[in-house]
Amino acid sequence: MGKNLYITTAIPYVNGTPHIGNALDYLLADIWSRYQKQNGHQVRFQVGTDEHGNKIAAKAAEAGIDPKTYTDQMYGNFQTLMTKVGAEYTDFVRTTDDHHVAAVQWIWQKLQPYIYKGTYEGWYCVGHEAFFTDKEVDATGGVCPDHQKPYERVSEENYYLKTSAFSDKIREAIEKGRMQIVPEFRKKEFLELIKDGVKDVSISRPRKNLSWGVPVPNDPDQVMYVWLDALANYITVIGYPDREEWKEFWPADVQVIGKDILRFHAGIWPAMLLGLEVSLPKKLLVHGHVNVGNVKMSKSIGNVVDPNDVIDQYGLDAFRYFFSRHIPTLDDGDFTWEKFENAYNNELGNDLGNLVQRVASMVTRYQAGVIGDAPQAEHDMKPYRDAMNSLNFNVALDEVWTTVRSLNQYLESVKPWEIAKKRETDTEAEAHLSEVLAQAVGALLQIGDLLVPFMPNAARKIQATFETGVIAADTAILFPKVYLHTPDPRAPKIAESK
RNA sequence: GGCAGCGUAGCUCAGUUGGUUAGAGCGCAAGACUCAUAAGCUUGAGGUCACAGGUUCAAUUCCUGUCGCUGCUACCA
Repeated sequence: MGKNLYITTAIPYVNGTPHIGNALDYLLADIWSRYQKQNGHQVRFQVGTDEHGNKIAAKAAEAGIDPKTYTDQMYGNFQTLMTKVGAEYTDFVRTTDDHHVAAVQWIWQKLQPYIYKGTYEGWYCVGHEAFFTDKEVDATGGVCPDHQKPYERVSEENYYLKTSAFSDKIREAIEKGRMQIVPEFRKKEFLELIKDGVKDVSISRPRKNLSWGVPVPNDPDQVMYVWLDALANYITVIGYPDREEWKEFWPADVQVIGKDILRFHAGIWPAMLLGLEVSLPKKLLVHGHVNVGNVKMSKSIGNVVDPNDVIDQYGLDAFRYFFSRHIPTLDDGDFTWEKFENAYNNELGNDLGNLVQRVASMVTRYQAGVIGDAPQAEHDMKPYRDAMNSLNFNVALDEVWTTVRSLNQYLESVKPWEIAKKRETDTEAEAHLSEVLAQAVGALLQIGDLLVPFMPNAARKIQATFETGVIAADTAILFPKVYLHTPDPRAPKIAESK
């Protein structure tokens, strides 16, 4: 009954340290993956690293080692982050994997009808051994700041992929929703961008300028350029072209990417697939960027937030919670430590954690931990499901919090603690109390279910506490308060002198 | 410059096909309560829905213009 589903994430360039954007990729994909698994589907979940290119080669040379040895040392940083954000990925691809390299070469040959040799012309810096864009050249007044030499106009031969041949098909696929781009405004932006057609892209470099990459078949002088190599990973990792199993999971249901790489995934990637006569992915989920205090994160400003720090200080669930609820899934979001801590203490600690605690406490106190019977609590979960299915994870969590709030309100309205007092005089109070508390437990179990995709640990904890019918002895509280970035209201007030 | 979008309570934002007193969360103030993580609940203050016109019996909601802001993209060869 369950379907085979496939979700992918962008593979980061391994040169550098993982950042919050990578974490967001993994998190969003993982939420979707867990949600689908919860609903009985089989999910393949791809992650990986992009390991070719000049920058890698240069770094390796600097360190006096060969590029592969260098990437062997580097890719683990990303794997660590994936694991740390709780991503239950099933497939890890490195673009230096033998199978990937062979598959990409196979792809190259299959794309032959759409590959032609052309001339690339651009601004070249001899010192960098690399080309620079017009924009960069302008910004520096035509002189390379690192080498104090003017850029030269140089042309070189390389291969091009005739992506333009697929312009109409791509446009149509996007317009008709065969390849959906979410959110809608990204789709419009992209359609506007290609209204005059998709431009052919250069897909190789002369070996003398790019040593570290996949060799072009039958042309020892040329090496493949990044995008063809990197984009192909989405299918090579599940076995394309030689292992038939890839057909059981492709086309991908969702491909998670950041807004900065939409053009490659909505332009070049579909062209490659069309050229290979392989189906297009069903959906591209384009997320935004995370700002800090409404300022772009950048190393030069020094406001970079390391996801590892957040997880270390507040735990995995808190990280996942904040970045899925308070960073809009489909748009830019804003992070500050203060916002984070407020959300943690108020929403996770007070609203949810305390709610679990108060219900567990009452059952323990009034009924020796035994949970009674009650009709299955069934809130209307359609808004939640609609939000999940449309990839608005933040909206889905809003819905969960509405039910958290209403359970708190329910408790205030029936006042179990007052019913408990009446038990000595009122013979029906015992049964009434039992039913009320059972109802509350039922609601909590449902909340636990809804949280499974978002906060695996908390969800498990809630289930473990209540599902056996007897409150578990384990009394560790959920989301204890943390005051690292905001004042602790519990602290004794310091006399305010003037 | 082009395209898209936004400007609603102190802050972050919802407002479905135009229709009685414009909503939520946070923050703030007050209150009642005590099962609970100094938690939870209730109530309240606070908005000429950017501005100016227009269409309409009726506009936050449609149209035009102005101002301000954001995103994508280009050009200045």
